[in-house]
Amino acid sequence: MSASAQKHDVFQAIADPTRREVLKLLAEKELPISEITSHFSISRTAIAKHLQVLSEAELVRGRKQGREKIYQLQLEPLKELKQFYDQFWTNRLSVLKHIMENPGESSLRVIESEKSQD
Amino acid sequence: MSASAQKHDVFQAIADPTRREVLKLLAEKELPISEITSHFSISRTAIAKHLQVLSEAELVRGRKQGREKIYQLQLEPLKELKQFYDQFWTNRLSVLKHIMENPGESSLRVIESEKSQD
DNA sequence: ATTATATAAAACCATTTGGTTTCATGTCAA
DNA sequence: TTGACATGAAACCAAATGGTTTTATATAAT
Repeated sequence: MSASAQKHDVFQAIADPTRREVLKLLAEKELPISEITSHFSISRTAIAKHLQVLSEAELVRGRKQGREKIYQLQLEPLKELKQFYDQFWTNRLSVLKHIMENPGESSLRVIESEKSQD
Repeated sequence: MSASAQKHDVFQAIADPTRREVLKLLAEKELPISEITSHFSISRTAIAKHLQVLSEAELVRGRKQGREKIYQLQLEPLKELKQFYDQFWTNRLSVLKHIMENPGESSLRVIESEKSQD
């Protein structure tokens, strides 16, 4: 169910630092474009475009209320990110190798918290 | 420690699907450029450039051996990805809200496996 | 009815990106 | 020492990206 090849996927969407910031903002609470803009030093139009990209990736959803458009964070697509991460940082050979080659690093903690997955 | 603002960070590096594929390949085992190239339909030069980007993001490391350059996956930077993910998908208000608004979804499992973090 | 607000849409622009092709260089094998 | 192989480097190109400014439209507020 779902998926489909939209023009912008999650990976591209979060590639831009401004976009990541916007997401952080929206994690606190939903906001209208103008208010989001006030947190940055670029034009409202630029922010609106970023929101479009995020929207295509379904990381945000915008509903129009009165004259303003309020954007809301959508967490769902972030799971794809986790999947990607897990593909590497789970009980894989690459991880074991990594540990062997990087003694005394904080890797183990990460693995501990990950291995209760599937 | 580490960090520093390199030209390419992890987020940008993994934004490209080809680059993600390359990482997957290298997760199996280290490979020379030519061999990596053989898995794609684009030129060797193009792949070499992708490897440069990945290298700048420190997601791979290349050592020269004889006439070939062998690339190896580096898992470390992927942690930044996890951090980003956790920022949203951890016991945050946004997550609770998400669950309320999306009943009967697989969200809970994700949270279960995440909450043993810090 | 008029004005101010909030966004939408379009045109434009410089830079970056993801490719290519071509030429140069180092290394292995015969 | 002469090819063949693996990569490096440079020049070039079209399309995408991240911005801008300008113009239009809908909704509030006075």
